Amino acid sequence: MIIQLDLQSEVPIYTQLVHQIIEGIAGGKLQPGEPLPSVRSLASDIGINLHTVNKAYTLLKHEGYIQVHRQKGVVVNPDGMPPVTQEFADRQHSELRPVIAEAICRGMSKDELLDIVDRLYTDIAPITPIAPIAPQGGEN
Amino acid sequence: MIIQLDLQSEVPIYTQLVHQIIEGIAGGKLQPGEPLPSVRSLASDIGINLHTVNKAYTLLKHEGYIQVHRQKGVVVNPDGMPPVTQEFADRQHSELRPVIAEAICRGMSKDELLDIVDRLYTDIAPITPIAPIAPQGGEN
Amino acid sequence: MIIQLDLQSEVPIYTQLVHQIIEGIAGGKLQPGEPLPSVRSLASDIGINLHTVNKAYTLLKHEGYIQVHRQKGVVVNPDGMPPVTQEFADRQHSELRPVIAEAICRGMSKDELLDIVDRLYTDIAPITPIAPIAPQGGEN
Amino acid sequence: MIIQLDLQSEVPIYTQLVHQIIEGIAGGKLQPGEPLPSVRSLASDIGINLHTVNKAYTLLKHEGYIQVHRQKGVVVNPDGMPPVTQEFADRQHSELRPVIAEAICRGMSKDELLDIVDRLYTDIAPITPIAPIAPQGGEN
DNA sequence: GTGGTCTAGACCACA
DNA sequence: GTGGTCTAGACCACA
Repeated sequence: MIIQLDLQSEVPIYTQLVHQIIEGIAGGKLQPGEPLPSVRSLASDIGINLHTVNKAYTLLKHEGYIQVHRQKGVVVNPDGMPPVTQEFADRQHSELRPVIAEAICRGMSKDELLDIVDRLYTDIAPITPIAPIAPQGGEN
Repeated sequence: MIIQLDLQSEVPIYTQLVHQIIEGIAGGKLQPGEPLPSVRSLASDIGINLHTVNKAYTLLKHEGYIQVHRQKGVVVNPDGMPPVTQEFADRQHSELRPVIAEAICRGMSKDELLDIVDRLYTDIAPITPIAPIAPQGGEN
Repeated sequence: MIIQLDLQSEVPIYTQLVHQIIEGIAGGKLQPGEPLPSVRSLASDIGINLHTVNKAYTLLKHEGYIQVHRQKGVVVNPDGMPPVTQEFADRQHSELRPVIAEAICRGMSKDELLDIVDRLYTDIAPITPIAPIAPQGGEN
Repeated sequence: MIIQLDLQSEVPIYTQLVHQIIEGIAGGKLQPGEPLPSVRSLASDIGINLHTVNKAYTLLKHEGYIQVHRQKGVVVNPDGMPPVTQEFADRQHSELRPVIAEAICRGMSKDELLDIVDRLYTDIAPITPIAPIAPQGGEN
């Protein structure tokens, strides 16, 4: 998968990396169980520091998107993705509200906005999404 | 209008302030031409630093949401809101993409997501939005 | 509060720091809302790198023990401590099992072991412990 | 005895192996004098590296849990288990302290904690434990 | 002054 | 070779 970073962006590099990888998973370019490049190789490939990649991987690990095996390296979580928790829903709303409010101010109708979200959704995930793991100790 | 800040949030206070005011405008609680509290009074009201309010107002002015007059003070832009520019659309997409990608990974269907956006839109703007000013130069 | 580190230990410094601070809270030496030293001052005080302190603080923040305010610095979570979640209970058991198994092998009776735990509990928290926050969005 | 490893755990595999074997002894599933599989066969049985098993066995030998003979192979120490030395007690305390401190912070009462330890003890060793060998030199 | 981010470089445990 | 830990040092956003 190709990682596209904007080093001039206000968005921290490790955050961009996190976004790119999540988008890769959402789009099916990265399948559960699929290996990701090692911290060092990815860092040298995209020309950033090892610690920056590490920070991104650590975050993705904590959120349940990837697994880090001490020696085998990093893989997309083979047990599936984290589910929609209440915490996630809350965060999602607080991220969406400012974007929606701005759209409203600038005169974007609800239909226009929904259309944009619709198209972005399809653009990111042209195929059927991966089933998430059950919320708590499910049979998967 | 009541300003709600979360001082523990990772979102900078001035950004939260910007969001709150934009949401106030989007919801019709702040009408074009309506005066906003002075930098000083708002800062003391919500117990934050002058510079923080100043930074928020400066940003809102640059984006066209408010006008700052030497004597008359601060008002919601009476000429209407900034339009949907290409720049805004680009920024909006780059803000929406990570949110949507995460939703997809966690198994949220397009309909579920659209429903959330729909409900947030109505929650923020229960009334008809304000007409934006025409784009300065072309139909865009 | 006095921080005691063993730089020769196999336990990483940041882990020792985490343990020390949690023990300080458990013992009432660090009260909810009480400020902790800044990343930099603590690092220079105990003669370790700023990043090592940062890692400890970040961990404590994620687990809910402390809050990190961007400018005001670090405080023990004024809303109280994280509750006993299922995840915590599981981790606790997996940490206790090897310790208990070893004690059994070496001939320590259940009463002896319980006595040790009892005494350590009292040694760490001679006073009544702090009430934790309610599991999910409670009234606190 | 069945060995259960979690290859995703942060606990090193050799440590998990050590824990499993000690727990097997504590639970009476592995009796003093009883043979353990050879390094090679265990490694291939559970699909891990020879060196990893070797490291675990070496550690167990040094602590006195097992004996490794050139020809007879590996056996649970027929002379009994290592005793409760001062060194062991110290290590045990330093392992228990962080677990107990965390429990206290999260509002677990002493009785609740003792109950957990009690139940884990019985769960690990439903039968009477093996008598350890006498401490080598003094009543300790 | 405070934490956040990023880099460069080193050593170690693990497998 | 892999990730984990630690250091030293720098620049920046925030308040």
